[in-house]
Amino acid sequence: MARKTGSHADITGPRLRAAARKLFARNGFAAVSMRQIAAEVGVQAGALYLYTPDKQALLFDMMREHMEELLAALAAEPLPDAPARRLEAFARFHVRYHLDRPEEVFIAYMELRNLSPENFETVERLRHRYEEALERILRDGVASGDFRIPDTRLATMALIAMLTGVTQWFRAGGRLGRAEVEDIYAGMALRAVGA
Amino acid sequence: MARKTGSHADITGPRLRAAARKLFARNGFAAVSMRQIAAEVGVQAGALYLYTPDKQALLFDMMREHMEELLAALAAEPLPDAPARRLEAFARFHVRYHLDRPEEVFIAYMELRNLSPENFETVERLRHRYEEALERILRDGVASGDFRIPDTRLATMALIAMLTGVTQWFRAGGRLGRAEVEDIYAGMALRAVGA
DNA sequence: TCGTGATCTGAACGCATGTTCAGTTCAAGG
DNA sequence: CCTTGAACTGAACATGCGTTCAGATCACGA
Repeated sequence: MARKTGSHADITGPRLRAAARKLFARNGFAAVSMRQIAAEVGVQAGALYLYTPDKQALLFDMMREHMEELLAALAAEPLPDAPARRLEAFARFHVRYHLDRPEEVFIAYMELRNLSPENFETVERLRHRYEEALERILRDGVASGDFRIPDTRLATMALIAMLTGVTQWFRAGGRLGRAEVEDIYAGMALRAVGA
Repeated sequence: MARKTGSHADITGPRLRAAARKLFARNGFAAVSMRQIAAEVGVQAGALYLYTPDKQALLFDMMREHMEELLAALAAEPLPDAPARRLEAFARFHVRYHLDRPEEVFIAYMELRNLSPENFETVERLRHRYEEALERILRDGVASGDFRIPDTRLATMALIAMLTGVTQWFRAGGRLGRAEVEDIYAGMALRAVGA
């Protein structure tokens, strides 16, 4: 009772990832079973192991890919030279990117402790590279006299926390549109660093 | 083989709560078993049920108490009248209180989805009351012309996310002291709303 | 001195978990 | 038309889960 119609390998693989992402984001990694994921895909649990070595890899691959795509997208983003304009572009990028991928973002921030130590290390390094990109902007702005902040590392963490928080409350179709939200966050970020 | 020396009920109860708090914060509610908690307390799993009806109540009581104590502490905090000074006091209070209780804060923000629907409702109502306290300050500041922000609700969420983020990176004995951190966050919060 | 009851153990309950695997199905290549 | 092998099922494995409970222990009041 397998292989009903046509070949499914190139369909089931992505469907597994999509189902895992949806369920992990909604219920948490530890609270989701392989059988639940399989049911969402429309397959028995055993079949999942043709597409992932284990549950941990499912989580790790998801988080690593998310961080790598985030870094790639940032690298591809055109950033102006002037520190204030560069920070504004970063803030807008961050809000936009995170609003586009609420599930990945939620998982990336909530499931860090469910990674094995080595996998945690890898993801943490990627996250640090992203934070470094923002801190470089802040350091440049301080050096040029555009920003007034006592500590660039603290300001980096504060800004990222503030901007990422948008995913906690924003709902499409709500009172505020995405463009407005992007505007307001960018403005608050600029003022927060004294631009 | 029980009841070795003296009466333990008033000792085991608090120890259970402390162990649960520590383990939930470190590993996540869903990933911690009652047997692990019992081992941390130094007791068999069955004995825990003399002190809590079930695992869910352990989490719920912890979160409810945390939110109630947070609200009580805020109510007890002397807040100046002038909006800018009031916001500064709020920011300082928030940072200080959250740095004092890293485990409770972590749980309160990470384990919401592991609450039963009714319990979630209760905790969410308490959280909303806290957010309301901040938004009232912002509304007052906008009305008086002290703050310049397009949307007080968004600014509330942005500020809380920024301030709460301190628990993610701050480590006692690190480069920055608690007082400095409090200063800098308060300053950033004030500037973010255009004070 | 004895009985009581608070406190805890240790075993059990049914069920769910991640993972493995022998066997089944069937589209496609020769 | 037959063989092959990718794709999947369904059952099983050992282990762990939250929770219950009869019974053991022992400090303390009578």
